[in-house]
Amino acid sequence: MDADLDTVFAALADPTRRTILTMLLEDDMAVTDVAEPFEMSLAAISKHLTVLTRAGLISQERRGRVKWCKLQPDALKNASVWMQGFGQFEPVNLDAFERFLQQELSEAPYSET
Amino acid sequence: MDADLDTVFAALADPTRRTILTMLLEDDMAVTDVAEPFEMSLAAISKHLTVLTRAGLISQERRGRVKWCKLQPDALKNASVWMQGFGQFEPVNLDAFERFLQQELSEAPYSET
DNA sequence: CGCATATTCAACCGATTGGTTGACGATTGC
DNA sequence: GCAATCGTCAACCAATCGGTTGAATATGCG
Repeated sequence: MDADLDTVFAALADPTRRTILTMLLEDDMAVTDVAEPFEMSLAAISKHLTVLTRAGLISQERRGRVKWCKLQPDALKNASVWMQGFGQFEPVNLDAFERFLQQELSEAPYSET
Repeated sequence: MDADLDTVFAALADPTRRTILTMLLEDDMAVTDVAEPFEMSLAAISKHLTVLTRAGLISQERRGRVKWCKLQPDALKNASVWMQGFGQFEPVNLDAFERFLQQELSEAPYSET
């Protein structure tokens, strides 16, 4: 039915891809630069970027031999709206965000998984 | 860690599971009743329900021989909050979001424990 | 007790996922 | 022109996913 939600949620279900999205919040990046901090091949990152592109979460524009990746946060809207259908929390809740930050940050950054 | 986000987003990436969640918005349901409208085996639905349970999106309580499924929408909070961070990265709370970014990025492999 | 109901388990299947490597096409710069 | 850089493609691999079927385990009921 809603293949859109399928692909968006599936794209978000991978930590590497979520990290890439947060990296792109800072600025647009070339594929090679996106790949740099990760301990995996460029080809693997390239695949992740196609997944994100197909989900509409980023766009890729080639300029010369460099392909620039740009965040497209609007793609999250449908998914966000879908989740808000469950109505147990306010649509835009910065307080919840702050609490989430506290919780995230209070966890040991380097604890073994 | 956000293995939480992994499992929640992965659970949401399936249309059958999303439909089940919306069904449970109406009311708690027994496993058999959840399965009834779907054109797949009860065992398949049972598996979907375990996925949802492991993601914390529902809880299952056995009463007699019937296992009741109950929506747990709070599990969506972290995921929703994570997504909303992308929707509004211009507002005042950029500081908090920056700290969130640091946390996320510090989980990239190059920080190897 | 004996049978129906409710649900899960176990084994299996094909498709997809996330990763690798090596070759390849395009583009840039000396 | 040629070599280096950027990125993808193709083939492969192991693991996971979403589904099936059939047997197994509780539990409730007459």
